[in-house]
Amino acid sequence: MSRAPRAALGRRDWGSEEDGCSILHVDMDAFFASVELARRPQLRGRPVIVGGEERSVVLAATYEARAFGVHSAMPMAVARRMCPQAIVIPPDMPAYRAVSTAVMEALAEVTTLVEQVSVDEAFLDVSGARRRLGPPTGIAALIRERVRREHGITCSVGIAGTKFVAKLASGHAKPDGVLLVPRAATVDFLHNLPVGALWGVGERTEAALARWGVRTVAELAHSDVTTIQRAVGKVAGAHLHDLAWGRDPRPVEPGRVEKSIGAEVTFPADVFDPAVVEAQALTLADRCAERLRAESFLARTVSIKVRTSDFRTLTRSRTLHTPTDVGREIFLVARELLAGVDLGGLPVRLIGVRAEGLSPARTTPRQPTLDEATADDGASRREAERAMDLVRGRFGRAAIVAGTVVTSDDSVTPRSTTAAGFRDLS
DNA sequence: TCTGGGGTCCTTGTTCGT
DNA sequence: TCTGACGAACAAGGACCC
Repeated sequence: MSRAPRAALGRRDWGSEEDGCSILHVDMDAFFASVELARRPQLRGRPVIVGGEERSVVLAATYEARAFGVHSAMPMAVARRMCPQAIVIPPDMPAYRAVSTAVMEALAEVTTLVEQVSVDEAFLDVSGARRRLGPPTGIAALIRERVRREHGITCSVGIAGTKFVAKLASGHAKPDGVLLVPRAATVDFLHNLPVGALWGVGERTEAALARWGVRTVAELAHSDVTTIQRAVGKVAGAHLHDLAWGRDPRPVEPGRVEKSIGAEVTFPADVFDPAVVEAQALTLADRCAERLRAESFLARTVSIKVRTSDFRTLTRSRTLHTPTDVGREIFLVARELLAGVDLGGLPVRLIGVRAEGLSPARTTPRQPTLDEATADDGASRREAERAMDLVRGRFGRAAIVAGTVVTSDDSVTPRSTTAAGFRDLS
């Protein structure tokens, strides 16, 4: 699902010398859409878009839909106009996560050096697997064959000496291909590309570089590093200059640790009523806390994100005296932060809650909350929420919802502002 | 045209303790 | 007691990724 622009020149054969090329980047092709096609083979060959209703964007599109100009991150309204005959399928994240987990397990059988970058892509360092499985191109073929056989989807593989070149290579190999970029060809390969192809160069950075006359990787490489730093900042400038010469010492890092856990939602229609926004914040805080507990983390900082109807995004955060995994504590901080935001009289489009500064619950000292310290029967808030986790684990998320989001007809729409806790619907 | 939801990282400015 | 320098931590926002 990479959005990096590709130059046609990158597609050509760059040679077959595999020495020093032990980094593989495995990237599923149109992942969400491919999973849907594997489940519904009758849709093969037709334009299919995975995305939500109004006010959402395209999450994935088959190559048939892409032929009409549809691409990921495009507003659904625009995508529907460009390709009215497209079959639109709502996303099924649990199904995609399940396939992703299975694919990652298969990759782990190739080497323990697997770094999952997102739900549909991973880096592998296969230097230790060559004796057992053969050269990197052979390993790539094994992986692609297994993914196709076991999941009915295709993936593309980039092979290079560094992570970022391997990633660019997989993008050029799409769909359903392999591209090897030998070490000796790396600079030639890179210098054919526009700067936007580089990892970390988005729309803004591309525009900033263009103001200094830098439009291609070759121009970037041959520019003075201080010029690039002036355009995009000290750290990013030096980093991009290195990348332009193929210098990227970052190793494949298995087992990356999460740094924050969050949830956000865009309202179907902009909301004026602060009570409705607060009620949604309660649901989101609850979701964050549930995940914190599931992954045995405590969070030290709570941040909120508010997007107003003019698409302005405001964030506020606060660091707690003691880390928490309790939904109500997160909500109370989020509510205070919300109260301090000046919306300029505009309605709210999106509200998000995020838990940051994560640390392992087992090793993080934690003071008891007020209700824990004063509870006569030992029934703390945390224990209550843990009990709710168990019920949800057994009967599904809808079994228990925040009390403030339950209406008389049991639909889950925001209702009042209180943080009064939760109502058991089971 | 009309822009999701999940994240990470960097920059800049402020606050606070030494 | 006051003041300035400095670094760390925090807060806010921006840019980027998939």
